[in-house]
Amino acid sequence: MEKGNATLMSPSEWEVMRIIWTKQGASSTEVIRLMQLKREWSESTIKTLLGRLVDKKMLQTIKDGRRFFYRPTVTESDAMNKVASELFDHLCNMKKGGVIINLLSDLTLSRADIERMQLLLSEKLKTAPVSINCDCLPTDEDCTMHKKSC
Amino acid sequence: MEKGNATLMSPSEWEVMRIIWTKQGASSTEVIRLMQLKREWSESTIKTLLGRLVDKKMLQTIKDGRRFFYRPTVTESDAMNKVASELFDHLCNMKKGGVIINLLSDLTLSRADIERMQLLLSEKLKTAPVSINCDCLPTDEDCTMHKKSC
DNA sequence: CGTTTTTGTCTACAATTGTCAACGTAAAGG
DNA sequence: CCTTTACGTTGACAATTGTAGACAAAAACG
Repeated sequence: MEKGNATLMSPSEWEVMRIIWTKQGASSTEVIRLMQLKREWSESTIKTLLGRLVDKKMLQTIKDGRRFFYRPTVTESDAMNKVASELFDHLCNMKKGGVIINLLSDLTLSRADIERMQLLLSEKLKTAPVSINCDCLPTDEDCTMHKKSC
Repeated sequence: MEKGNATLMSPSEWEVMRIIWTKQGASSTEVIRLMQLKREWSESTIKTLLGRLVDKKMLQTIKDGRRFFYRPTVTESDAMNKVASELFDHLCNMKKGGVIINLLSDLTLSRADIERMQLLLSEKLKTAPVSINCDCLPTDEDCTMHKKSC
C-alpha cells in the first residue's frame, strides 16, 4: 500500500487540498480543525489523507519544530485545469460543447470571466468548423448512425 | 463486492458505455470487438465491466435468444452533464470560470455551439456580479487572504 | 521531572476498481 | 446426436480509497 507510484488525488484528498490551497499551506491541526467544520471525519482520517497527499507528492512538508507545515506543490488552478481536461478527454468530442453549455448555464460567473469568454469565443468562431466528428468508436465503421444520433 | 448500492461509473466502465451509447445498444460480442480495437483488454475484462454496468443499472439487458442486447438506461448527454457538474461542484467557486476558459481554449467547437454559448453569455452578462466569492473554507474566517489570492 | 497533550507513523479493514481465468450451459455445425 | 463455440456467471487477486484506532516521540504544563 502506498508503494510509490504517485496517482491522482481521490475526492477526499481533494477536499483536504482545497483547504490547504486556500490557506496557502497549513499545519495538520489547522487542516483538521477546518475540515471538521465541513465533514464528520475523524482526526485520524484527515491525518491519513495528509499522509497520502504527501506520498503522492501533492504536498510538501516543512518541518516546524516537531510539527509539519504542509504546502501544496501544485497550484489549485493547475490542478483544476488538469482534472477538468482529463475528464473532457474521455467525453465524446461531438458533445463537449453541449456539456460546457450545460455547465455555463448553472454557473454564476463574474463579468470579467464572461468577457474573457466572449473574446475567446469570437476568436474561435472565425475558424470554427460547421460540425465536429464523433470519436467514440475506434473506426469509422458503424459511425453513420452515430453521427446522426449525436 | 457488488453488494447492491449502485455507485457511479468507473473510468473503464465509462469507456464501455461510450461504445454502447454510440451504437445505441449492442451485444457483448460487438462491445468486445470494438473495445479491443482501442484497448488491450481481455474478453473477460470487458465481460466483467458489462456485468458491473448492469449491476449499477447503467445498462439494461434485453434477451435475444441466448445472448443479451445491452442498452443504456441513461443518455450519454445526461451522464456527461452529470459527471461534469459533479466535478465542478468540488472546485473553488471563484475559479470555475477560469477552468471553463481553459477548457474552451483547448477545444474545437462547432459554429453552432459557439453561437449558443455567445447567446447564453450575453444573457448572463446582464446580471453578472463583479466578483464571485470563494467557498473553499467552511467559515469566512481566514478567508481574507484567500479572496486576495484567488 | 513526571504527566498530559500533540502530532506524525503504522496497522487495519471493508469497499471499489482493474484485470482475468475458469466454468457451465445453450447454440450452432456437422 | 455429438463436438465445438459462444456467452453469461463466479471467483480471484492486487491496488486504491474511505475511514479510523493504536502507538511513539516530542512538547508543553505543572
